[in-house]
Amino acid sequence: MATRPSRPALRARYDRRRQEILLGAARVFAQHGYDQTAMPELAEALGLATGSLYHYFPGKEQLLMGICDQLLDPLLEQARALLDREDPPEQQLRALVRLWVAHVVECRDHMLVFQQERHVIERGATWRGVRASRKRFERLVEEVLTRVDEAGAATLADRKLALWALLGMVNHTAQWYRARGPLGAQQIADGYVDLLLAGSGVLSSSAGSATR
Amino acid sequence: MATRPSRPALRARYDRRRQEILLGAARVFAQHGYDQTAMPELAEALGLATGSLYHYFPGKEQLLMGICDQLLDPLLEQARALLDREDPPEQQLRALVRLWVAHVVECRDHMLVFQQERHVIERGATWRGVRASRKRFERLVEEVLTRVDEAGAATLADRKLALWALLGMVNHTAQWYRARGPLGAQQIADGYVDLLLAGSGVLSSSAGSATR
DNA sequence: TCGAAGTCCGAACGAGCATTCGATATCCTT
DNA sequence: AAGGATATCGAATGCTCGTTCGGACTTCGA
Repeated sequence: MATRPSRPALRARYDRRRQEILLGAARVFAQHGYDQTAMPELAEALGLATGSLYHYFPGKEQLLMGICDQLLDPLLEQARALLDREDPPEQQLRALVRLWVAHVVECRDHMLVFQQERHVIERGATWRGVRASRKRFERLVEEVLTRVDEAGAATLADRKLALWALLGMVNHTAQWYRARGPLGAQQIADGYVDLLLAGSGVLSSSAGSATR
Repeated sequence: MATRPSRPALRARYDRRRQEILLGAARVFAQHGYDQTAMPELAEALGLATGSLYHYFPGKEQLLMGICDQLLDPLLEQARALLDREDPPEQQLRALVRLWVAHVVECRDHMLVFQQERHVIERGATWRGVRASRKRFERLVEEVLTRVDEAGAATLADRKLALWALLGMVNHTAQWYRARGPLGAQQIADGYVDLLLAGSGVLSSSAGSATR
């Protein structure tokens, strides 16, 4: 009945199993779609009985929510840590996009599910938390762009447009990235940043973008 | 039972009604999600009885397929016409992105549905046609980028990455564009093109991008 | 104006699904 | 080693939803 063990010694195992289930669920949902995946089907893919799923999650929707959290929480945390440091804005931007792309590539399935279920996430009070996280992250990106702009190193033609362009590029990466492909996460990230910065008439191919 | 009238005089009305239904369905699917929308619910939103839907479409899936066609066919056609002309590559790129963004903005609902149902579209023989159209359009974009590159006007750091970046930016536009927003479709398109071209060290703000 | 073709209706059907639950097996603690 | 907590099971339940169908109404063509 989805109860976290009261005995502390067992919590670790329970939590770990929960995370594993989310990982597997993300994979299956990304492939077959959230609604098209039946709970028994998911359970089988995870090597569990149907009922066991409900030991870890009260329902299907919480599974989806867990996937969103697993995607957004670490991203937000890393981004915050980065913004707190007082590095030059341009360097911050590059670092942010690098970790972001790396995360998207790492959590490709989560990302695909997150995008596919936009219509669920964008409605209803239950999803306020997820929406807030997404919003917070986007604001962090915007903040970095603002810093870059104000540092005068680069002037973005339109800051909002630059933000949305960046969001589009990075998020879309989940759709085409292949682990065995010729491009690594860092190369991709640097490519995006170069577009954005060079696009505003600064460095044509920043020293910082030299990769591997 | 979804039979096209044999009497020619009635075909026009039938076809028109079909298109209208697709339009409405796209709106509802974009908002509530394809799977989450029940056929009676959809029918009601369209001011029809449940059974009437099946007069125009043999099933729910064909509704989705119709939406994809309504999105891709005109886009593909316009793009082809553009590529056939012998304009300078750079101008072609700008024109292509302009009509593309305009279409995305025009068919925002279709686009959202198309993106959300990726997992359906990418599987199964039934969807081969839609996949082929998508692929064909992407190849047209790639072709234009190649021309730009080879004309020597601009050298894209990595042509594939540029292509995917562009696809990401433009497709993502459907997520944030608002008709009452400050940015028009053409401004957005030009912004994207400027990023791409300026990003490769050519024109910082092309004359062609002057909008309105 | 008559008959046929087309359009629309909405209750009823049956398959598929999320979730429940009582039982069983396994694990910690003492 | 015993007992309670935890973990897993999978068949049964009740509901939702896509689709069907027989009939009523409307429009077209001659």
